Amino acid sequence: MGRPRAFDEDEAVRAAVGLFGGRSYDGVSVDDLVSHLGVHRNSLYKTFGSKRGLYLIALRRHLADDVRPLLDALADAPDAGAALRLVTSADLGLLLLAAVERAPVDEEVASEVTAALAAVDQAIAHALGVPADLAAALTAAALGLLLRGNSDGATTALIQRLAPLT
Amino acid sequence: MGRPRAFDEDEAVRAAVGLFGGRSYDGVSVDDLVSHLGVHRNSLYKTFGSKRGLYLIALRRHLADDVRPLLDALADAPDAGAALRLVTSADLGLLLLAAVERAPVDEEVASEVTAALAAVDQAIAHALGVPADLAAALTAAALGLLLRGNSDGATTALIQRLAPLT
DNA sequence: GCGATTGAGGAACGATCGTTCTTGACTGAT
DNA sequence: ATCAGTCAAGAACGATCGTTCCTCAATCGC
Repeated sequence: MGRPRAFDEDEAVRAAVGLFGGRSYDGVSVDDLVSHLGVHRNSLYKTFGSKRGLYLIALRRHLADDVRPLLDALADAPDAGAALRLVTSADLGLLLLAAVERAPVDEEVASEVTAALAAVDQAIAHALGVPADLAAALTAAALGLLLRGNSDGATTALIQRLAPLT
Repeated sequence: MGRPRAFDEDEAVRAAVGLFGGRSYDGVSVDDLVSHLGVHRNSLYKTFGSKRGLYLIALRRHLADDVRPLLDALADAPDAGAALRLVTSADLGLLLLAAVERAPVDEEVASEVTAALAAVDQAIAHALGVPADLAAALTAAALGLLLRGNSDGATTALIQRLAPLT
């Protein structure tokens, strides 16, 4: 019963992922969210509780939609180069921003980010049969390449200089 | 002539580097700056022009105080491992935050960040005698390790897996 | 039809944002 | 001693922040 919603909750959350992935948390206002999500102020608070609540939901959605498929793809990575290419070609904007900007001041964000990066580490370690330390370093290197704009030349150069891992 | 200043401008800028290096630009309020810098509101605007002006000054100071010495040290790096250790042990908090959070929305910040990272690339390329692409990849990898907290094990593991570069 | 319930729409809240104004204290030169 | 000039101190500005309230529209079971 009641009036039906005029917005799609999934679409709204995905739009929030896009917004929060492009600017800092404090750089996205509730007005921005209202005008880009197609959700009215009242419905936004009724549905997501608060701006921070929506951010956490968007972050988890980003992990489910963008990181989880990456984990599955990494399971079949034949070597470190393939793993690096998979990570650097993924859309991890919100995760990167959350790790650098939000995790230090929001421990719930920090635990989500830590868990997600650990999952990437583990996927790489398992697929390549390398120690956890090296897997973590490969994840870190991929994140660094992502943050620098992921120039293909740099990624290729690094891969060629990595000693064979399997 | 005139009343002498009750604050040290250098100290104030360095305190601003610390603040902006720990939280996002929008996460640091002018009130925060006033209370942590020992500079009064009026003097802050008289001396630095605006919050953004102070941010840019702090960023440039960060580059002069923390990145420039790194460039000098990199000139003597004997191999890729040494270069990675130099970058990952530098204090690059503000540069990292500026690159991820501020550069996308402030082109003056973007050009400072791009120039600084290019300088690191060049220092590595020159010291190790490697192509620019690979130097950029090493810089990126170091930034990734920094953003993940720079666990020593991961850095060591990555260094051991890099093929000899010189 | 008729209440009950839920969302849309928009005004409005107090708090905080970056910035500016006003006033008075302190200084060097006349 | 006085004047011009600079800074400290803090109130105050309009704008925007995240959030809530109030009213109306739309859909349900009856």
